[in-house]
Amino acid sequence: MTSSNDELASLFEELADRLDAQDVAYKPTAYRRAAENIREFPDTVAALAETDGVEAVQQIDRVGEAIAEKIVEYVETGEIEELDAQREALPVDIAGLTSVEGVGPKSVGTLYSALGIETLADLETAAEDGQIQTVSGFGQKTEANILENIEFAKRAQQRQLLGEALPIATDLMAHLDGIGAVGRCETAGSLRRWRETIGDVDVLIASDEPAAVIDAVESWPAVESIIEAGSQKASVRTAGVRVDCRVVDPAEFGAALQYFTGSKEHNVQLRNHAIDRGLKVNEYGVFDVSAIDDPDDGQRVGERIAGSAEPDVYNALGLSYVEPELREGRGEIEAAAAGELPNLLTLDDIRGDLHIHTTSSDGTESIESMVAAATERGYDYLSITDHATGPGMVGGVGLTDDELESQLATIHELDDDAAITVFAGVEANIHADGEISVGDELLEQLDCVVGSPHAALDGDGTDRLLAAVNNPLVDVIGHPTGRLLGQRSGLDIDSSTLATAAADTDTALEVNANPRRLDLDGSRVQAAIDAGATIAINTDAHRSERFDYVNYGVHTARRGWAQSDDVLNCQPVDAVRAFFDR
DNA sequence: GCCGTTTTCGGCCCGACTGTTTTCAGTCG
Repeated sequence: MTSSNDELASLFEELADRLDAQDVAYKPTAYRRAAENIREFPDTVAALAETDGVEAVQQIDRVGEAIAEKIVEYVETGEIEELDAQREALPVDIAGLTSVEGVGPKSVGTLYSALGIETLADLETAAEDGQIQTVSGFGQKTEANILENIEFAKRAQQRQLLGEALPIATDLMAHLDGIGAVGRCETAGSLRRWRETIGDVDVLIASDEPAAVIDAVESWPAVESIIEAGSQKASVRTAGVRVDCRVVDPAEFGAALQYFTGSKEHNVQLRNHAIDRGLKVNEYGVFDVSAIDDPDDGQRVGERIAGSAEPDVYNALGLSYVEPELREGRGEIEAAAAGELPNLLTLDDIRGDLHIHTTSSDGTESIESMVAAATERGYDYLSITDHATGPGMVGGVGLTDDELESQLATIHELDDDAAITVFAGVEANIHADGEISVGDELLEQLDCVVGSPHAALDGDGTDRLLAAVNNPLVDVIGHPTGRLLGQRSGLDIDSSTLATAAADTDTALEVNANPRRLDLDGSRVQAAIDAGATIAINTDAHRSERFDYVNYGVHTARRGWAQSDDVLNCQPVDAVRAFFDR
């Protein structure tokens, strides 16, 4: 059993923290950057290491020889010698301790040396006993903060789902909207980039009266506690999430929005791009520092050439505007410099939904009701894809082949009367061996066959999904990895291999728009498109209001550089029908 | 440890806030 990218990435993050604790310079950053790229890599890194060795792993951005060798070492032996040595040198639960707000690797190192603190429990006891404030560099305030923040850390807060964080941000912005001092107000950070999970909510506010805005943030009814509140930023907690608010000068709003949207890697690359051109980018603007002796002498040094509008920041650097979803340091700066950024699809490009459920299986509305709602949305077509019975279908949910055949007749009748095209389909189970849970004779009669994995969702699923892709009766692979965010990681799949086969067989790979899934994710979409595969963006709606989830799917596909041409359900109905028939 | 229209060695983004300091280190984003 190969280890997941997430597991590998965590090992290198741990190593980074441990080196950081010992004041080692630069290596921690190198390990963290590599870890990030390992986590986002669309194929299984451990499998790559196992079959193709050190050199193949080095194709991952920011992974050089040393890290590649450690990956191979871990895959072969289950251990990384360097990490084991570091664990021995500093025998502490570094992930647990640094999960406390305000406690970083350096503090962990200091507290271990001074007090022998190894675990969260040790930290709590020491704080309660007043031991922390006796350590040089720590005081009463720090000790009190640790005690308070430890409670929050113990709740093992994970990253929040995008679908949960977005409503929180919307609520805050509605609250601020009624405040006179508040000008423009936008989300920033990973929320604006539509990452599937969010570390914290970032909100940016333009105002000439920052103090009034900070007050307004503090008076937001949802606030549970205030982490910090200065003259230009305030951080609060609500519903287990940290919300960071920053107030900026309206003339600098665009630069600040660019800066706080990130990602970190994107901004590093953007800054380097600027430095190469005698320019300086920071949260206050783009400055021409070519005639300045010391570009680092102050925040607003040189002649400001952009600042109030975000697109100007990019244009001033000779780049076309980079959409937030693309800002992950995956080649977008080079593409923007060359004028080769994709023309990303938008919500308006979506013409139908190819994967939804009704009361015939586990949905809550009738076929007629779902069709009416799709018509109301302005869609041109809708695929009815109720579950077929099979493993993974809890409580006997799902239609037998006989029931599907009778539903098929109903759908055809409805299609004749409906204003939009109604495709007859099914969501069939892809068994662990790749077999499909519905008979071939029936599949042949259906317009749209979605095959999805529903059980045995661990280990490598590449061969299983390849079997389904190569089945000529399967049109769409639904939620390919089967992941549930924050609950299960799902199947490991080699996205490029799968996508190449999908392109060859005219099988679409789904971006399941349910915010608990978002499966495929952005980097896998990008790998799929690079391999020439077609994407489908489906909501998997079990009631009509869930059609709204399509927005999450669209933005996830945009993170994968998708254009409308890449997406099956951005095409007119005849093209979709032709795709099903191929 | 990584990386290269400045380079295979010498750099590595930048700033706010806090708490502990008395000029700065650590943390965070």
